[in-house]
Formats: sequence, C-alpha cells, structure tokens
Amino acid sequence: MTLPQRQSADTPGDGSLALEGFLPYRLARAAEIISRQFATLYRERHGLTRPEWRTLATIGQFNRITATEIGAHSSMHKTKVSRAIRALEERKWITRQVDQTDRRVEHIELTRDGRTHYRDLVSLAHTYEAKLIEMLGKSGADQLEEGISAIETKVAGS
Amino acid sequence: MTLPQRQSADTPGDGSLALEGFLPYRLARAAEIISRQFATLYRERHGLTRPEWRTLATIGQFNRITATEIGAHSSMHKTKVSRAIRALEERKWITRQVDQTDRRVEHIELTRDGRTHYRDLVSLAHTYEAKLIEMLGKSGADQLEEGISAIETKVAGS
DNA sequence: GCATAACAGTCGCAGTTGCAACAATAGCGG
DNA sequence: CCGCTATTGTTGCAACTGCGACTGTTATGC
Repeated sequence: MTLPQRQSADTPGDGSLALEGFLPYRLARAAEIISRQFATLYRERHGLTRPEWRTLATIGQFNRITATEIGAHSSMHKTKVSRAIRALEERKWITRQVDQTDRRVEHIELTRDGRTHYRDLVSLAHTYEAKLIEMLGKSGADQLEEGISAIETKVAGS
Repeated sequence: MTLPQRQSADTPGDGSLALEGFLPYRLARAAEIISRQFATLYRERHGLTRPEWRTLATIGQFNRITATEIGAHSSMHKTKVSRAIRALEERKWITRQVDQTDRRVEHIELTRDGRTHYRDLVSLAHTYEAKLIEMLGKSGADQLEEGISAIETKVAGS
C-alpha cells in the first residue's frame, strides 16, 4: 500500500507532525511489536495470556509472594493480578495460603506442575531475549537498554 | 512496598528469570509509562482516546486519506480506525467523501474545527516530546531512538 | 460476460480491561 | 475498648478490543 505524501519524516518546525517520527508513537509501536512476538511464543506453548505470563514469572522469581506484591513488581493493576491468579489456580499451577497473622493477605506459591511450566517459560524467555538481542545487534540492544534505563530512572517517578 | 528478595537484578545464568531485567518486559513497561503520560495530556485537553488521537494525527499529516491508509500508517486494526473515524465524525472534526471511481473507498479530510484541534494537538505533541527528550537527556534520548530504529529495521518485518 | 476472488469499511459478539464499590480484616487515636 | 481509617483482594459494570462474518463494490480469469 502506498500512502499519500505530504510531510517529511522528521518533525518539521511547526504546524504539522509526522507520526512515524514522533518518539512516543515509535516507542509504543516498537514495544507492541516485541510484545506480540514474544506473546505468540508462550501463548502457543502454554496457552497463557500476557497478565498470566507476568504473574507466573513473578511468582517463580520470588518463591512466596502476595497478590499486591505481584502487582507492584510486574506493573499490573490489582484486578488484572487477581484474575490471573485465579486462572493459574484453576490450572493448579499455584496454591494460596491465607496469612495467619493477617488474614487479608494470601501467600502464593507454585505447585510442582507450576514449577515445571515456570522452568519451561524461563527457558523460552531466555531464548527469545537472546534471539532478540542477536537481531538487534550488540550496539542496537545496548542503546535500547540505555534508553529504557533513562525512562526508568528519569520519567518513571512522575 | 517492600518485595521479598530472592534473585539478583541481572538475568541469572539459568533456572530463573528476573522480570525487571528482562528486555521485552522493560520495553513494554517503558512504553506504557510514556504512553499513559502523554495520553493524559490529550485526554484532558480534547477528550480524545488513544485510537482517536492517532487517527486525527494521521489525517492531519496527510490532507486527504482513506481508512485503510490510516490503519497502515498508524499501526491500527481496521475496526479501531473505523470506530475512531466515526467518533471524530460525530464531533464534526472530519468529513468523508465517497470516491467516485471506486465507491468502496472513502476519503477523509479535516473540517475547519478539526484543523483547529489538530493544530493544538500538534503543538501539544511537540511540547511533550521536547519535555520528554529534556528529561531523558540528549544521550538517553539518542540511544532510545537508535534502539527503536533497530527494532523498526531489524525486527518489524518478521 | 459471468462467476469468482479480492478489497473497503462496518457490525455483532465474546473476551479483556480499568474503575469504583465492596466485604473482610487490621491498625490507630482517644 | 470503640469508632474511624487504611489495606487486601474480589466483583459488577461499562468501555474497549480483536476476530470473523457481512455488505457493497471492483478486479480477474476463463
């Protein structure tokens, strides 16, 4: 498909805006491409959704963790976490135990089945990350990491 | 909130995965932060949703464009575009004209009102982008752009 | 010229999301 | 103690999303 032409690719002085050169758009699009590509892998392999993947990855990283902590660590809204936990529980990949000193809190752990799938997921993730870095090239990947770090340290808290 | 500790921040050799060090996750999170921050601006100012913003930006960039072209240029599914167009039409910010030689196609243009809001949107976008780059610092912003470019050229088509 | 395929844009539907409200529990101030 | 506030996790709801099916139209092959 050929698009009509009107503007140059770089942000012009004024009056107009080239979407394809606009940093927030480019960032969103790049993230979307990577996210979809990786999601295809774990969806096909384990049938997991994105929130479920993040939740499982977080539970596996810490052995025992609460829903609120999962949300904080994986940047997800608590309802997303709640639903992901329920889904993983229905698969019998995790168990919950109510904290006996604070009964609002539930501690979540992987079952044996959950650990098996978690290990597989980790290996899938490392493989994909390696492939991604290889595709981007050392310098591309390094620059991307530095750019993301800048966002994490200088934008995240505002 | 304090999280339980178990793993170091860097990707360990094997067996486990640190989400906060996993590139696809960091990229998704960084994009989310920026996207939300910018979305707050145009939502508060114009009441636009993200798809509507992208659509308006694309229509303004080309003077006259079709729905399919908008989707291709702004990386949006055609139903998203269709709904965004309808919403903008209801605001009377755009008009459509059926192509007389191919009546499947509709050409979309901004109305006077639409142009006014588009100009404001462009200025908002430039201001935000400048503020973002200033926050990231020249080198952070440059590295981010290079990293994104690597994704665009080396990953996008696979 | 006619059947068939391809294409533009829309719509219904089912699945997902975030928000606000909620129940249950815990902490705090007097 | 007792009332008020804060916190944990869940739920109802309304909005948004992508998919597939659909309508109307144009292009293609025989």
